[in-house]
Amino acid sequence: MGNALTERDADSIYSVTELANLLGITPRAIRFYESKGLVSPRRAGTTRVYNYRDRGRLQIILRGKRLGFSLAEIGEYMHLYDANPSQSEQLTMLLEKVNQRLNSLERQKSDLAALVAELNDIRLQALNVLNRTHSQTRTGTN
Amino acid sequence: MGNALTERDADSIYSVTELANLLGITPRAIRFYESKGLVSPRRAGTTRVYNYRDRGRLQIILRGKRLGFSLAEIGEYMHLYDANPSQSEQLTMLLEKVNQRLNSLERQKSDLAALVAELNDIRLQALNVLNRTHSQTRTGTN
DNA sequence: TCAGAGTATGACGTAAACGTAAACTCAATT
DNA sequence: AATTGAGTTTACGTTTACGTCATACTCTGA
Repeated sequence: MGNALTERDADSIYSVTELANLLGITPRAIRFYESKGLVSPRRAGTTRVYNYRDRGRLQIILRGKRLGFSLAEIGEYMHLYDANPSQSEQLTMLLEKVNQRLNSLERQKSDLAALVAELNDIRLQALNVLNRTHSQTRTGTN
Repeated sequence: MGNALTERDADSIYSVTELANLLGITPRAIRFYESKGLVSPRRAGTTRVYNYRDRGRLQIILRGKRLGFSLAEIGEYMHLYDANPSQSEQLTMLLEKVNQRLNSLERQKSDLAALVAELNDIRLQALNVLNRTHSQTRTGTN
């Protein structure tokens, strides 16, 4: 019988706008990615028709973006993702980039921690000011 | 007697290029930040002279950048950082933005985990290909 | 048959964050 | 005095990642 849900998913096709809405981006963005060679959907005549694989590619692209990779870098990765993994050279380079991202992420974590601490300080000061304003009416040091 | 090291630090002054080199950025960037109102060093005539506070501000700016904040957003924060925290409204907005960044950072962590996993897969495949090539000479399946 | 919705392909516009070049000032050095 | 080095301002150039028309084709329902 097969899995109806999986089948439906694998068979599902999308127009640009459908897929764009699904992914929370604009059709223009998708076409732009295509112009960069990151996706190449089939065409019904001239109309772009996306399948679940295209959708997956797009999701990978968006994930890459969230990670701070440029479209060019994502392109390199997609190339690797597609082709047979016969050249370990480019793979090594890519793994290196990922390691760099990991490092910058580590840094971000501590950066963010410091920023959050400062913001809490500022918030406390702000709250103190507010308290003092009220205490003039309510009387009380604490 | 005071602390000589601290004193030296608090008394230290820098030119644009000195500070730029110290921070690993270009003088142009620093001037650009100034044009955005993020720093305003003293002037010896027309020449910019930075002190340790300016240095601190710059470091905060750079940290904000690493966190993915735009210069405009950093500007808002610096404004808060400077002035007395009398308006809790803007403070609330800022805290909200920080929370957003925290969320996106959480997402980045999982995104990155997924990417690393995928890359490891690809790497394994590549290594398998290499192994098979060798095994034709060395004989062996594992 | 005709309006309206959807899509396609350029081409130009935009915001952010600087880079780069031009032209000038000023102090120190040769 | 002339050069060198560092710094200044002004202004235009650049890259990335789309947004925004303008124009034209096609398909579908009333």
